Amino acid sequence: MVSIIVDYNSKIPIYKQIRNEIIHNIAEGNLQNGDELPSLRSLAGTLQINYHTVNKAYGLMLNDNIIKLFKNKRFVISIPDNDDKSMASIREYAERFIDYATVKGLTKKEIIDIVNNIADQNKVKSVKN
Amino acid sequence: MVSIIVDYNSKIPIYKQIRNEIIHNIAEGNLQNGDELPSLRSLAGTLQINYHTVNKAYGLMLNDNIIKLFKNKRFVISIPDNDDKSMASIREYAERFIDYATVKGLTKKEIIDIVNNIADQNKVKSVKN
DNA sequence: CATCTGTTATATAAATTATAGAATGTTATA
DNA sequence: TATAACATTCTATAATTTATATAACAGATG
Repeated sequence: MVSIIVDYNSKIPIYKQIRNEIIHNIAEGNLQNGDELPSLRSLAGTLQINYHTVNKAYGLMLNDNIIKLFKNKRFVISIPDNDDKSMASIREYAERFIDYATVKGLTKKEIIDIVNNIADQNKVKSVKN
Repeated sequence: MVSIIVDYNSKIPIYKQIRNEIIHNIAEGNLQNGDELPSLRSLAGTLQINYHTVNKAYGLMLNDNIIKLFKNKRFVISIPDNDDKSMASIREYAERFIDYATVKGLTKKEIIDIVNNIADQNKVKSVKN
C-alpha cells in the first residue's frame, strides 16, 4: 500500500518530504525495483501542489540513483546493485543520528535497539543477493 | 580537542553546520556538561561570519535542551537527564538513515556494523547513570 | 489525431539564510 | 565606579531557496 503523506506546514520543504516518503515506501517494500511512480502532474494533483515541486523531488532521486526515466516517459524505481557513491551519504545520515542520540544520553544498547526496531519494520535483506 | 569546521559552500546552512559540529564534539566527548561555548562574537570572529549566524545556531541548541545561557553571559553545555521530547527527533534521524540504507541494499548486519563503528568513536555510555 | 507525458523557459512571490549596524542592559573586573 | 565584554533586540538589506504559475515544445500512447 503506497502512501505519500506531506505536511504542508512542516519546516521540511515539500519536495524533500516527497522524496523521503517514496524512499520510506521502498524501504517498507511497498515499492520495489521496476515499479512506476505517478506522473508529475498526477501526483501534483493528488497532493494539491504544483507539478514543478514533484519534478524537483524526482530530480533528487534521479541524482541519487534511486529512480530512472524511461523512454516511455515514466519514472521507475531503479536502484543499482553497487553504488559506492551512496556510502558516504549513508554514513552522514548515521552520524547525525548517533551523535544526537549519544548527546541525549542514550546507551549503545538503546541505540542498537532503535535500529533493530526500525529495521524490522523494513524489508531489510538478511543476506546479500 | 574541540574543533568546529564549517563548509561555506555546503548546501547545509552555516548555522545548522555549527550546531551539528558542536553536537558532534559533545558526542565525541570533547565537550561535556558544564563546558562553556565561545561567545557569539568570538566564534563569529574565528569562523569569519556574522555573530547573528552563531546566535541562530546557539538558538537551535537552546531550543533543543542542549545548552543553557547562564546569567546572560555564557553559553554552557547543559543536557537534562530525562528529555522525552527528544525521543521523537532521535527516531526521525534513525528512520531517515535506516530507510536510505535499506533502499541502497544494505543488510541489517551491515547497518548495525555502521552503527557500532560510529558509536565506538563516540563517548556512548555503556550503562545508564 | 488527441492526449498524456517530461523538458524547458520565464515570471512572480514568499520564506529562509546571512550579513550589518545600532541601541540597550547585564556581568565581570580592574 | 568606570570600563570592557557580553547577550538581546530591533531594523535593514541582499541573496538564495522554495513554491507556484503559465506557456511552449517534443516524444510516446491510444
